[in-house]
Amino acid sequence: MAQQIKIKPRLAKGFRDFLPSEMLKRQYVIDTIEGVFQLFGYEPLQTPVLELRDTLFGKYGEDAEQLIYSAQHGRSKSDEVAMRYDLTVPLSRVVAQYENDISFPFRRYQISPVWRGERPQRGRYREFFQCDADIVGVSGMEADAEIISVMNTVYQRLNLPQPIIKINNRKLLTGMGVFSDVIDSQLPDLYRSIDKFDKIGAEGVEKELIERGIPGYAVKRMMDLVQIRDEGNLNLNLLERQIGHIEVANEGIDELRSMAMYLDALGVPQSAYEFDFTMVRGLSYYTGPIFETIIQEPNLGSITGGGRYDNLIGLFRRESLPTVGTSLGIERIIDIMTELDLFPSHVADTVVDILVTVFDDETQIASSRLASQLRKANIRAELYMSDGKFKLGKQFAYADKKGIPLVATLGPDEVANGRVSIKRLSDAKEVDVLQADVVDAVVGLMQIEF
RNA sequence: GUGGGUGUAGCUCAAUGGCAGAGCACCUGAUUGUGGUUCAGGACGUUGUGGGUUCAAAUCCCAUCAUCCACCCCA
Repeated sequence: MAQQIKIKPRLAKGFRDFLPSEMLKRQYVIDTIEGVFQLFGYEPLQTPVLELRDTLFGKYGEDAEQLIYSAQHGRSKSDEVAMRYDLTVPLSRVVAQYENDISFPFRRYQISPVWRGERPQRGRYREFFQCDADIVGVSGMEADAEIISVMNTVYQRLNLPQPIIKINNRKLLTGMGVFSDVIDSQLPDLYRSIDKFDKIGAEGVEKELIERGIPGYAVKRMMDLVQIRDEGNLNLNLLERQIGHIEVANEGIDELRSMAMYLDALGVPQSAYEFDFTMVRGLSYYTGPIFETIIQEPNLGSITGGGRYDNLIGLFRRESLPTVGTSLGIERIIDIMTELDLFPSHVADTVVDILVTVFDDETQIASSRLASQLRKANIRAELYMSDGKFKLGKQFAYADKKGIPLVATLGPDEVANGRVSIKRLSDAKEVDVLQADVVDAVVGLMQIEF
């Protein structure tokens, strides 16, 4: 037979496979987040990978739009489709489409992959999971505060080191622009530069603003405002003194004050968040409070993004609905947890509790029966399979390599006496018990294991 | 999209113009009823790909692809 040409196994740029031991970590993080979402009363929603092109375009701003994957079928002449870029716009579509079937306020969560055609980097991929929780239909700050509380609870349960939730308000940014006499067309440039504050510092931002043609006095006013930093609400007071007379800014300040009050009631300590007037966020649909979370060390970029977007749903129906939500990026969370080794010990490399070995052809049936007996007791048992090669050493090495904690052996001696031998690999403790008692023995050995 | 680094065994990397190597992983045995440790042996390569310079190229040059980093932007 002619030599087949082999296809080199590889993936498209920015896409990844997850092998079993990695999937178990991912599932741990996802399960934790999902548990918190449900704890706060959010309910699951699933939407398709593909959306109509028109659903996605015109929502994210020009820069972001260029990153949307189109997904056309070769012969399809009808609907133009694209891959979802986030979970927020699909939610808005769903709300507008099924308003009669939904009770408001609508709290939904969705944990799904999204796609962005960016250049991959550390902590950045073209396919990644977002975990979104949103409240549709509430304009009060109790909703925004709850979203922050959800985020905070997730960080606590995952034991993330010193997460800082940064909070700002689009209304404040607008007010600052007005106050500093920056014309509307220059506002995006202004925000973009301010957002880099952490990276390039005050001087850097100032320099960039001047280069973008914003007048010197406006830059100076802006820089003074943005750099206001004080404990808790105090920086709001300072800001109010300066730009409180501007209506939109005043609204923004009131909102943040109200939020702080609810956060306190929800048990989110002031140390968990800070009002940072240099935090911006690129997506254009935000209208009120905006949030972001960073981990200082290691810093892989923000692990959460979110905010209030009261006008987005209005693009899909006559009247909009006030909405606020957050999006947790598990890829970065997992990268951080991996780097700092934050996974609890029960997040193992395998789902298998015990490997049932097979001694030879004669005892194969007995081993199968034992595996079945264990499974009935809800013990995750793998029956060793090797196409007729029964070397026990091999089977133990296999269990060891996979990280399976227990190994059951039943050779001719055990079968003859109705017994089975269970060995715990971590400390080589081995017990010999009647087959009737095997479940108790396994449970006993597993409990000491942790 | 712009700028830079790196591509050598399954993995991590040596070899600076002169025989392509090591560690780990893998396979066999010491140990035909028990893994991790040890010992002995074994298998593993078109040096990313294509071209050029040279008596001679993993090494120098050009192109191309992949990958990583920074910018842009972002979870």
